[in-house]
Formats: sequence, structure tokens, C-alpha cells
Amino acid sequence: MRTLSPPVGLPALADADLVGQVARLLTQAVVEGRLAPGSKVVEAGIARELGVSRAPVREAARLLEQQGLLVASPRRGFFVRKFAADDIDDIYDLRLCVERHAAVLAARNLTPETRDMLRRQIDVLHQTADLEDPARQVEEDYRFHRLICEIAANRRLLRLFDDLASEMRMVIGLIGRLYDDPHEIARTHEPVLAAIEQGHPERIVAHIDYHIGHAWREVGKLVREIPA
Amino acid sequence: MRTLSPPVGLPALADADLVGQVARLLTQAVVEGRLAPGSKVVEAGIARELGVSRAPVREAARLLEQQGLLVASPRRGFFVRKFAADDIDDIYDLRLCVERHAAVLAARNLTPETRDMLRRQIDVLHQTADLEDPARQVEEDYRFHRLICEIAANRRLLRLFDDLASEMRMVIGLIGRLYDDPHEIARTHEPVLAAIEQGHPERIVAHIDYHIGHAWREVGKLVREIPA
DNA sequence: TAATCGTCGATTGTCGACAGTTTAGTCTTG
DNA sequence: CAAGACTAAACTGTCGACAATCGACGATTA
Repeated sequence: MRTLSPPVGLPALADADLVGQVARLLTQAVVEGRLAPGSKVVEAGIARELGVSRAPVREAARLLEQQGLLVASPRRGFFVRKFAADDIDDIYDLRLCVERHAAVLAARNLTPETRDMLRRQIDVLHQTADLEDPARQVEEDYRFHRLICEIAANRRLLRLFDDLASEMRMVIGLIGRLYDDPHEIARTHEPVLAAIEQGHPERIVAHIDYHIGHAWREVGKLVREIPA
Repeated sequence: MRTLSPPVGLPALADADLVGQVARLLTQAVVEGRLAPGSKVVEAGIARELGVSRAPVREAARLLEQQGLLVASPRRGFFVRKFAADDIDDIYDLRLCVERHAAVLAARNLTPETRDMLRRQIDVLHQTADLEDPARQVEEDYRFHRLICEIAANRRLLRLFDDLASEMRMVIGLIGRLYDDPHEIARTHEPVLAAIEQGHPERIVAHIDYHIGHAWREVGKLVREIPA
């Protein structure tokens, strides 16, 4: 008798992986602003608060360092990253570079199935727009762009997008609010998809530039308004 | 009286940073092939061999994981990354994306000083070509491309380039040999610089594509010849 | 009075130890 | 003889402890 677990899509049982949990909690604390930018993250303090030893906290901190949420200073500890206007520009400039490339590749790989996935995600964006849940809206927005990277079928590129997304999440978290009209945002994704469907690299790049350039300017403006 | 330490050019005291040293030694071992791809990296073993405890080894391993040299499998440990042909394509495709962008930005920022730095680095490439030292040649090659990223003046982009370079170093290390004629390689950098000096984005991209596409094809060929 | 030195508490870097899990090897069984 | 169950060794994840180092504050000196 085959008792070998037939793979049902179970989400891998909320791991007993301490490092991951600590990393998630720290990320939340940072994004929600409970840990102010520039403030020190004391290993022993976090460890005590969570009831674990310093080892997992340390590893989680190193993880978040690589993700750009914390910065490590040898023998002085970890600090919550401060974002200057320059950092915003660096991040969005790189994002532009990545997504242009991803979109062109995605157009090349596009199938009816993947096309529908993008289409459906735009629908989700419209539905989410009614929910008055900005965090969710941002998340679904990223999901659309992440889909493009998935369709581009370059794992290294997808990982980079995820790293950038986590940095952007932090920035957005610091700003607090973001979009004025979520429906408007949802709509602006449509020309991007249309360009990908049509497949002219130049037109794709132009629409990606417009779309991301818009976000760039918005975020940049807000960051300059509320400086550290 | 101002006795405030007048800055004498002291070389910043070679760090006693264990993690960094372990990371460097592990990287060497991997690049030199003493740790075969796919083989397990046992924390306690490395620790004993280096006369340190497992803690710094663990942190170093995590670092190399983020750099793509090792892969971690929960509760099973770290393994030396195996590169398939797909991985090569992913990496070089992303490199192409990054360097196109960097070169265009570099052209925009180019000053007489930075122009000369690039020019001089091409000279170094020619000089190194006579040394019959392939590792050094590859290193100086990267230095040229890294310079472009520095001139582009996007720190996030520079970090990405460094990450990609470390992955490529590993691949090159596995292949062993690389170029047939180092002088030829040195020469192929000249049109890239010329295009950057001229400043037409399209021409820059075209030359970058040609230059990196060449390396891509060469490395790809060798990887397919010597599969895991 | 201002800059430097010395001291003390707080915090990191590193270590050895233990528990639970994985893996390799052996034995059993159909 | 192959496949599965069992056992023992090896390894990872986590912990608490200790020494080295850092930052702050008060003492000291010109």
C-alpha cells in the first residue's frame, strides 16, 4: 500500500524555524515603525522579549541586514536602516532596470495562461481598491510586478525583485500612506500588460518607465516631505 | 591647544573579524575546487579544522549562502552550490541587464577623471595579459566592469554587481581555464569605453551586449562541456 | 574651561554543551 | 535478493556563559 504522502498543496506547516519567525517579527516591528530608523537593535533585548536565546536573533538580524532592513556595525551591533532620498533613488533606479528587463523577457515567454494570470491580478487590484486597506493594496501591487518577474523565468532576477520589494516595503511603511486613489493605480497597470501582450520591446520599456517612474516620483516626494 | 589627532594615514588595522576570515577561506576552498559542488559543508568539521567554534563558521556560511556559493537545507546543513547551465544563463542574463544600465548611467556621469580611470584599467588589462596569470586576468577584467558600476553612482547596483561577480568567480573557478587570448579580451573592452564616451544609449547597449554576450557564450560552452 | 584620560556598566563575539533530527549502516522479512 | 524496519553515529538548532570591547560619564590636567 502506498502511504507515501500524495502531495496536497499544504503550506509546509508553519515552521518551527525560529530564525524565520524572529526575522518576520523584526521585519514587522521595523515596517510598522515600532523600531525607529537609526535606533539600535539589541540582541539580548530582542531575545529576552521573545523568550529565545541570542543565537537565532543574531542570525535573523544578519538576514535582515542582507535584505537591507538593518545595517551592522562591527562590535557595535545592528541598527535600523535610515533611508535618505539618495537611497530611494538608488532603489527605484535599480527597480526600473530590473523590471524593464523582466517585462521584455515576460513578453517573449508569454502564454495564454500567464497572460490570464496577469489579467486576473489586475482584477484583484481593482477589487482590493474597494477595501480601504492600503497595506493589502501595496502587497497586491507587488504581486503583479512579481508575476512579471516569474514569467520572465530567471530565478536570480526574481530573487533580486524580492529583495528590492522588501526594501520598498520598509520605505512605504515609514511613509505610512501612499496612494490617493487605489483605483487609479489599478488602472495604470493595464497599459503595461497591453504593451507586454503586443510585444514591442520599446513600447514595453516606455510603459514600464512611465508606471514605475510615477511611483518613484510619488515616493520620492513623500520621503522628501517627511525627512528623518 | 588643538591636539585632536591629526589624521595620519594608518591602514585601519587588519580586522580580527573571524567571520570574514572564515568566509574568505571557505570561498577560496570552493573556488579552488577543494570543496566539490554538491558536497556537504559540515560546520563542526570546518570549525575544528580552523580551530574556532561553530558560531563564526555558521555565520560565514550564511553569508556565502546569500552570495550564492552555498545553499542551505534546513536541518540538513550547507552544501556547495551546483551550477547547471540554467544558472549560468540566469546569472549572465541578469549581468547583462545590470551592466547595460550601469554603462548608460556611467556615460551620463562621465568626467575626464573617471574616463581616465577606465582608460587606465584597460592598460592594466593589457599589461596583465603578459603575466600568464588567468586568475589575475579575470580579476582585472571584473575591476573594469566594476568601475563602470562605480561611475554609475548607484550603491545598490554596485552591491548587486559584486554579488554577481562572486557567483561568476565560482563558475570560472569550476571551469578552471577561461580565455584563450588575454590580449584579445583586453582589446574587446575598448569599443565599450568608446561607446560610453560617445554617449548614445543605443550604441552603449549594443557594445555591452556584444562584449558580455561573448563571455556568456564562452562560459556557457565550457559549462556544457564539463557538466556536473 | 575645554580637551583628554580612566573607569564602569552594557553589549557583542565566541565558546562548549545538550536535545532533537537526519543519515548511514545493519538486520529482518517477504 | 530486494525492500522495509531498526539502531547508532553524526550533525544541526538552540542555549547559557565568559571574555573582549564599546560608549558614557566623571576625574584630571593644562
